[in-house]
Amino acid sequence: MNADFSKPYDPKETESGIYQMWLDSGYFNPDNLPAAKPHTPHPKPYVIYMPLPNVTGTLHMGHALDNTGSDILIRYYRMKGFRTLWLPGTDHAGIATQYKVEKELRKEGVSRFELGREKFIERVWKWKEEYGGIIIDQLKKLGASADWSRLRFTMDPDYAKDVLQAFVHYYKKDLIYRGLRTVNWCPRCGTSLSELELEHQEEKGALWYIRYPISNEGFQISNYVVVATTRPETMLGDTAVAVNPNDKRYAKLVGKTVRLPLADRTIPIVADMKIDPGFGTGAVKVTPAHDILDFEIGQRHKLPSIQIIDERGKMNANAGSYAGMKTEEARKAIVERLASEGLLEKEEPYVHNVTICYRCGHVIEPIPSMQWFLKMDKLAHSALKTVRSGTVNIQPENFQKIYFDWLENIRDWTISRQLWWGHQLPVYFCKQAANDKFQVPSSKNGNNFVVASEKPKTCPFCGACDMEQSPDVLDTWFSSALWPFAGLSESDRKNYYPGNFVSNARDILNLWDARMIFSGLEFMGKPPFQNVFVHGTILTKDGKRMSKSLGTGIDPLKYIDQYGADATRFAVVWQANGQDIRWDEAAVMAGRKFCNKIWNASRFVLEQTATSKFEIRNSKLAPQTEADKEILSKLAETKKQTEQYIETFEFAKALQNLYDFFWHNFCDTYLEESKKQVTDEKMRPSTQTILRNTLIESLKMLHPFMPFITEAVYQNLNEQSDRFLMTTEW
RNA sequence: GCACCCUUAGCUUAGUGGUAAAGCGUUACAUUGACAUUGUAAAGACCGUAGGUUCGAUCCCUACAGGGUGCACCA
Repeated sequence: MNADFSKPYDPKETESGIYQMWLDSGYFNPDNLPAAKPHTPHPKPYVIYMPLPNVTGTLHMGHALDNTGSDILIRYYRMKGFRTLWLPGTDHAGIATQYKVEKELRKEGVSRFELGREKFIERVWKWKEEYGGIIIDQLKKLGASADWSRLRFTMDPDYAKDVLQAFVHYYKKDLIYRGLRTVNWCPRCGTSLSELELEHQEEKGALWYIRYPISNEGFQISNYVVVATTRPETMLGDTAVAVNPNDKRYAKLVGKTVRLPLADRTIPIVADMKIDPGFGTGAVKVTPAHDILDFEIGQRHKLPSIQIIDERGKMNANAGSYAGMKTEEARKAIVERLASEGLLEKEEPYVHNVTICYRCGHVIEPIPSMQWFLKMDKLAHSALKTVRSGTVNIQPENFQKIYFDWLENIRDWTISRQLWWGHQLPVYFCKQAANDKFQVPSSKNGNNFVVASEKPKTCPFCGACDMEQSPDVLDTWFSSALWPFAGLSESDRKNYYPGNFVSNARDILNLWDARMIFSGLEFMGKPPFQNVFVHGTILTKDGKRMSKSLGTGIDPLKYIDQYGADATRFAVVWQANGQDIRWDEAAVMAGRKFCNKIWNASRFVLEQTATSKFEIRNSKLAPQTEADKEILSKLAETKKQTEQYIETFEFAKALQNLYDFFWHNFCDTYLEESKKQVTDEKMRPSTQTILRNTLIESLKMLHPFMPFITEAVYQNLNEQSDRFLMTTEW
């Protein structure tokens, strides 16, 4: 492969050819790397598990940042002689993918229910085959040197087997249970969500003050408790009024009862520490069925739970005359009714946060639902311990606090989802006793289901029926939490687990990193990596979040296409210090200019040291002038600094330092000086040697950051020892 | 509401207990000699505001303002 030095550097002409050459070499696969180089008699592995991109995804700036950082490390350690594995994969991304295919169906005027589960899943697979590889191709364009021969998908048969086994394992250890709980429910997606899948949005609403008559004191106008609420429609499901035990205003009322307006029921007044006496009237209506906090209060006080809203977000039969209404309609009707009965004390405008689904943006409706939970206390404890002890290191350090906060206050993880696309639970129900599947909690002893990684041949309950698998699927994060080992074959686990490093944005620190850590500890006995690196978020130049829907997104592929992958990588790394990055396009231009500088300097060195004038093999580094000495000492210093910066993940510093060395010390100073030196017969050979040596060393150091151009130049230098710069000894 | 982070040249950001760097931009000059995707030089910052510690603070402490993030949601 020969690049044309007579023209300015053209990444388009070069990059795809170079990448193909690397692919053909097979060196992305560590098993193909030369087994024992002289400097590493027993090469150690260096492993990174790629943060799984969603199959629905296309490359965005966040990926570019994650993966450029990982590729720098992988390429660096590969040149250092390590057996480097960068394990790539894609995530089936339950909700995201299902939502996407459903949208496609909607355009055709079909719903997934009309299609049926089996056909729908077929359709998703088809979609995956067609579009699921896009992001992989895009990562290749970026120059990612991952081992594509090991590419995994989280729904691959082997992977799925591990996922189901993990479920069975937890269940046998009594860490998984099934229960009827008030959970966060998205009426549009039709599924439960975990607390980490929620977002909050400010909304202008109202606070209604409602009078609840104290039941045993007759219905006189002064004898009532006033509760404040933003959701009056849920009062039909109230089963108590709660006050703070230290609140003197209500001390005498605790233990008494009130008559619940609009519903012919009497409910108790209970005392609970969670109630803030300073808010509203200090008295709160308690609706265990439709509020997570109220559910917990209900548990503490053994209150019944009355569901009045169904999974589509409509009032159900328990709501009496309001049944069938949407919650907003019911709210309006109920407020009007209360007002007409003189039970509405006042209404004030109020801005509060509503909880929305992180995927579709629909308002979350907490409803009681039969779900599966993973007990978190022990697992969280192990994940805490491994970071506290320094076995796993989270950088920058202040993110440790976020990690600790979450794990210390953790709730059990709702792992079941009412979706079709995903790993179906390895739970099999007896058909005879299956009527209670969604409504009645089953204890482990008196249950009507079996947890097993394969369907039992005969039903252990009735001995006759063909057992029916639970329709629920697992939370996607349950399966991606297993990625560091489920992505590896049995034999690979011996060589390539645990890994060394993971890099991602802060939003998945708990969602994913924490869960990979405790899963690794649970199933492999060791955490999956030593270093978690949380990088900044790339924002627009004026500090706004990048988002497709807002039109503020910036496509890294646009830059790769226009200015080359190296220039794009340069820009990403150049700006990536610990803080969030206000993306400045000028950095890409700077990267492109730097590429050109490398290109032209290389041409110069090549011309100066063409074999007709110069025999490299016979020359030794023999500095003769001050300039010679200075460039060689600066080179040695730069090399040391580069190693240090890369190994501490300070990529921006490493690159800036290299940039400064190459441009100013090498090009501006030494190259200019060398022009004079080569005119002197005595100095020519040593000058040529130093030129060539410094260039090659620079190319090596720059290679992890800008792999394409450095490899292209190296190929033109016709070095003899290694075929590729990529595998040249550092 | 609680916690954490940020605020440095026109823009995007480094950085240090002794008044500050880089990229882009600007200005002047040079140069077709690897590279005009160039070189040399210059201008440009009271380092968010107000206090405090210190011989001395942009860097440490406190408060405030603006921006951001995490957690909790207050019903």
